[in-house]
This record gives sequence, C-alpha cells and structure tokens, in this order.
Amino acid sequence: MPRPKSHLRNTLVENAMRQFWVHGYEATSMDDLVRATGVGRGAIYSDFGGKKELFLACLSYFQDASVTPAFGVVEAEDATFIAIKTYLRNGVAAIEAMGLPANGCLMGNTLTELSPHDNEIAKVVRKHYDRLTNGFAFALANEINVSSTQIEIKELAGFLAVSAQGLWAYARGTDNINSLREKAEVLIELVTLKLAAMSDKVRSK
Amino acid sequence: MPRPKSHLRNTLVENAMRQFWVHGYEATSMDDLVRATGVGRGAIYSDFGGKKELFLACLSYFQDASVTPAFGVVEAEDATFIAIKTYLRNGVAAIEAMGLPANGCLMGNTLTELSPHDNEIAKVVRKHYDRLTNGFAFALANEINVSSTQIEIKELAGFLAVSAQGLWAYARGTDNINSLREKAEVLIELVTLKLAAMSDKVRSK
DNA sequence: ACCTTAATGGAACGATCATTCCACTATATT
DNA sequence: AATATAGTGGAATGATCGTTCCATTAAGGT
Repeated sequence: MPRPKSHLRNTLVENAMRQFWVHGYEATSMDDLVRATGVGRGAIYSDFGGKKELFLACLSYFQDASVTPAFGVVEAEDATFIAIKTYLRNGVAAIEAMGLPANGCLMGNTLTELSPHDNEIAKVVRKHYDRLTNGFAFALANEINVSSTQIEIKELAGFLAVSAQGLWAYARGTDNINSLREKAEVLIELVTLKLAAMSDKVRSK
Repeated sequence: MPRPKSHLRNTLVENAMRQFWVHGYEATSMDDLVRATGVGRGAIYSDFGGKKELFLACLSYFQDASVTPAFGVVEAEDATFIAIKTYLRNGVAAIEAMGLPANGCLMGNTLTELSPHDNEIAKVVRKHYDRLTNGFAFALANEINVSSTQIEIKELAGFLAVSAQGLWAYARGTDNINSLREKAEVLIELVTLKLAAMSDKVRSK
C-alpha cells in the first residue's frame, strides 16, 4: 500500500491560505507556497493541479477555519441581534490580538483582487456574501420577529454584510485599533436605532 | 529648445490609471502600460522612474479626476446631509451607467492590495480615508450644527467613509445594480435615523 | 536647412514566473 | 528484508517580469 499522507499535509492548505491571505494571489509565487507550506512542488501540483486550484482550496478552507468559527454565533439557531454584536466585537478583538495592520477578510481581499477577472472565483466570493447576508437576516428576524418586514430585514442584512467587509478591509490599512472599534460601534448603534424604528412602526399598526 | 510634450502625454497618466484601476497593480505589467498609454517604455521611465512611481502619480491623478468631481459636492461650503445622499446616489448611478461589475474605488482597491506591504502607498490611502471622513464630518456638522456632539459626528463620518468604501468594493463583484442601490439606500436611512436621534437628544437638554 | 532634444520602440538584461519532469528518498505494507 | 509508492527537491522549460540601453525618428528653435 502507498505511503500515507504526511503530517505536514494536514497544514498544507492552512499555510498556503495564510500566505494568500497576507500577500494576495498575484503577489504569492509558487516558491512562496513551497516555502510557506514545507511541501514540495511536485506534491502541490499532483494534489491540486496548479496555483489557482490550490487557491480555490484555500478559499474553501477559509470558510471552515475562519468564517464558521467567527460567524457561527450569528448562524446559531437562537441567534438574535446580540449575536451580531458579538461577531463584530469579537472580530475587532481578534484583530487587536493579532496586531495591526490586519489581514482583513480573505473573501473581501479576493473580491477586490480577482472577482472582476475570474468568474469561478467571483462565484465563490458571492456565495460568501450570501452566507453573511442570510446569517444576518436570520438573526435579525429572530430579534424582531415580524414577518411583514421581511424585505426590510433582508436589505438591512445585506447592508450589514457590506459594512462589515468594509470594516475588515479598513483594518488592513490602519494601525489604530480604537479607530476600528469606533466604527464597529457606530454600525452597532445605527442598526440598533433601525431595529427600534422597525419595532415602533409595527407597534403603531 | 526641446520638443514639447506630445499630445499623448496629456492622457498618459489617465490611461495608466484606468489600467491599474481595472486590473490592479500586480496584474498590470509595463507592457500593459505601454499598450494602454501609447507611450514608449523609455518615456515612461524617464518621466516617472518606474512602475511604482507611475502608480503613485496615478493615485494622485485619481484624486483630481475622480474623487474631487464625485466627492466635491460633500466638500462644498454649503454641503449638508443632502450632499452626502447625492454623493452616494450619484456613485450608484455612475456605476450603473458604466455597467457592472464596476471598478470600485482605486483607493479602496489599493488599500486591500498594497497598504499592508508598502508604507508609502499606505500613507496615500490613509490620506484618502481622512479626506472622506473630514468631508462627511463637515457636511454632517452643517446639517445638525451642534458643537457638543462633535466627537459623535466625527465617528459617524468615519463610519460613513468605511461603509461607502464597502459599497464600492461590493460593486466590483456583483452584476446586480439594484442590490447595490438597496445597500446605499439603507446606509442613507440609517444615518438619517442617527441624525434624528442626535437632534432629539440636543432638544431635550 | 540645421541643430537640439524629446520621444520612440526594439533589443537585451537578469530575475522570476508557473509548470513539468524525474532521479531519489523515506516510509508503510507484505 | 523486500516491495511499492507518496513525497521530495533540484533541474529545466518557455514565458514574462521590471528595467536599462541606444540607434533611430520626429518636431521644435535658430
């Protein structure tokens, strides 16, 4: 029987992802990936086929290893607006712990760098935005629990997704954690006001 | 006396900027720039020194040729919240006119691609964010005209800057103009609510 | 017409790019 | 111990990268 997968193989995609996350797709060479992963060129090509395929595997891994742990709180069955606040504040705290400037969100970085020029990758990124939007909408719906404002909730959730991505992108260019935290808190406050306004409107019916 | 600058020279930076704007810095080669500008390699190097210097010139040109015409309405002396709405809606309309997916904002794209790895460029991008923040803060201050909430206004303005950049980044990956417009309108509505809340607070003093 | 000089564009630089290939190593199974 | 094979890593591929150089061209001023 063949030799089993090396113990290094477990971290191949993770290390490659980190490289792409920090430096972007174009600025990452195969030599960089060989160095970062500790895996030989031959193995990378036989396992994935090429740079782009490896990158797609990294995008998928990012979903499991970064998005799910961070965003899972919003997607939990009992999630409400508190979960959204927790997600945003945990994000800021995680960035603070890692030190600035941050890496941003790999999906957001990829949207900017590759979406307009690669439809296959653009689809993956769009799916991520849909995931964020659906998660936010789910938690918001649990919060105010009013079926008549379903469309409003969906639009608010879509805005939350774009705004959160704006925050993580901003974190890539600043060394001031308080400036980032402020902006997250303003987002939370604005959504709080909107939720109150939506509740008032329903109550006055 | 020397031969004067060619008529093509007038559009050198503009065409180079467009190339960088669409494809990003790393994915744009000098051959691409020679092709896009119609200017010879020798002239580019003698005029600017290299690719990065040309890129910096493009960032500066972007400020004059794109940001100022679009954002000037917010920076006008008599600007209020209406000017901010106009800026956002004009942005969406301009993207619709150009066709999706859009190019986003060159400053936002550059923040994602280069800010973490080039301090000189990061400084230029930060200055752009400051410009947006100051412009928004100026218009918001004219709107509610309350000195005691200066800090709140500055924070709201900073959030507006990040959120607007999130919008333009989002536009780089979608082909649905209504989805973009929705998010812009939600942003406008949320800020409207916040302004009303700030006015109430002052009035009840 | 002559000089001066900005600008051209192709050749060439060494470096690096993604990718292919393969002799070799190391380990798990028999 | 022998066999089989996943994985290695260096060599080599042709292409392209940013940059330099320079003989040539073209358009002022005199």
